[in-house]
Amino acid sequence: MVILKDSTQMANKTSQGRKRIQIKKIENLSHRKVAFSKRRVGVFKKASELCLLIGAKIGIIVHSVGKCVFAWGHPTADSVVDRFLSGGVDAGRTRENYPVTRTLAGL
Amino acid sequence: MVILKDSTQMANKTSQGRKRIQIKKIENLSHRKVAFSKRRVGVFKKASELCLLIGAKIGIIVHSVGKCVFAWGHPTADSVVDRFLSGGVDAGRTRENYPVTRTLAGL
DNA sequence: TGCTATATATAACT
DNA sequence: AGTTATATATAGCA
Repeated sequence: MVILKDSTQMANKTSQGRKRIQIKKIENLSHRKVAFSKRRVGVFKKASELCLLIGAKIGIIVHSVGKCVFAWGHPTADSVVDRFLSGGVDAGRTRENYPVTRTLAGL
Repeated sequence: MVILKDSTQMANKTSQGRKRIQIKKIENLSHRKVAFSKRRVGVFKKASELCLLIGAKIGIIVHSVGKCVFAWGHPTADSVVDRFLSGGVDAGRTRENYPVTRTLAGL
């Protein structure tokens, strides 16, 4: 297939859009924060799709370097990760189908 | 931006490549199996990247409908999911950096 | 946070 | 399992 891009518009652009990056720790803090937010959503979304397409159950624990713990799961974060959180931390419930992210205190 | 696709080549193709799909359970078993395999790898890869880029710790439990349980984690599946598997199932260790998928018996 | 150009993931075929 | 055409995810900016 041949793809032609309008050269007049391409020309005067310092290069917008996504660039390739190395998969190694992002040193710049603010960059890292942004990437974390975006990619966390991305992973959860992918997991969500996997659940719905296959009918599997998934639990994900993202243990950020700070102290926040994001948990996601289907049907609920608990049902899959329950025993994981048996320490006594309130796990909360995520909604069915498109579960929401929960921020858990402590841990 | 303007994108022009060569019509002569586009024409005689019954339509290869990826099609858009609905995010709902795939009824066809074999299709579902292959989608499961591919997407499971995809999710784990995304998670892996998130770990490396941000330096976070992640644990994922994929509870397929059958009886297989796939676990993935960084630094190790255990370190994050340890208590989750406290039931006595051998969790095994995943390798550093690019952890491998482990199939756990039971559960 | 929202936008845009691209890098990636992946559905349909082989 | 490997290929190809596209749908998606997202890096760099505003």
